[in-house]
Amino acid sequence: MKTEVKKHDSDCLVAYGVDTFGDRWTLLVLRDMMLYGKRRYNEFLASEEQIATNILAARLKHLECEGILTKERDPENRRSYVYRLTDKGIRLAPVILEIMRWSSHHSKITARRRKLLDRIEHDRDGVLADIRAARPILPPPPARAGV
Amino acid sequence: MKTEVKKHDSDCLVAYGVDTFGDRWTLLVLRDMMLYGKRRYNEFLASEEQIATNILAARLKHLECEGILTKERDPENRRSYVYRLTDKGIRLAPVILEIMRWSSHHSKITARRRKLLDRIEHDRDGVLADIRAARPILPPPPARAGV
DNA sequence: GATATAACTTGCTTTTTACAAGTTATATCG
DNA sequence: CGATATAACTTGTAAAAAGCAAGTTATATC
Repeated sequence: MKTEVKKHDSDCLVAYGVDTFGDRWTLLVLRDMMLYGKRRYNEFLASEEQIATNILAARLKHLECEGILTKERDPENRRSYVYRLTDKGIRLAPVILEIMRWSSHHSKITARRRKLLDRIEHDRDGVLADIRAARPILPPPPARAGV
Repeated sequence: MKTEVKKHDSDCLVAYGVDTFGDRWTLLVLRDMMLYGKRRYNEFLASEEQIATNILAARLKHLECEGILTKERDPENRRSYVYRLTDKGIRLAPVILEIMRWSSHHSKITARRRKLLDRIEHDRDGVLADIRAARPILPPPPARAGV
């Protein structure tokens, strides 16, 4: 990657958002943080969609450059880093919730997701508060074998 | 492109949405339809982001395969086709609106967009009704020179 | 001191995107 | 009616990005 921060030359709001976070892997990293409370590189790697290590590193760096997350050393394990959503990142939660709401009308839903969807409909503010407080709103799915 | 419809093998709702419409050009086509009421191939081509002809054709076919839009001959000009959002496509409007709301906090806004944003805050249902009725909610930006 | 873990980076192959030119069907003009 | 124009693509090729496997660095544990 040459530039970590896009130029945002269009003056369209949708284009700005799409240039900042609108690709598959970026959105899946944001999902991991908001839904599952993931915070570490190897947690993101363990997601079932199988992101490549170099792509993950590039996306994390991009999101950091855009001010959507921060990266700091884990004080308890200095080999590790902790990624956290900034306010700018937390404010993306409604986008993720609306993607989930849309998909819920058009794809199969497991029981554990049904419960979350009901909560999004009836306690949206509570869900948003959980995301803001970095509380997972879904138990993480089982990690892939061999990771 | 080999397959027009993705396999959607993950059971995650975010992944389903992202696989269906989560890339730059697809989201910009949806924006063109929802905000500006664009309906024709050459209208999409004229957008300031400069999509390539083959990519536009591929994205339109993909969206049609996913049931997000329909394609039919224009009865008044049989050289042309009219693309229209299906219900499944119209239901994506909240995702686009939330992207705009997010961007509005983090990028420069022109006066014409300020008005729309205010309307999204205070008359969201009216905005959604306009999109459903295929009424543009913003005057289209000036077309690029030479197109 | 040797092995393990966490977070990457590098090199290379494959896939996707971008750009330019060409094609087909319908419409308009003289 | 033939010539030119328009709308919507398709095709070929070069450039960029993604995907994969292996290697590197810093810290931790045995």
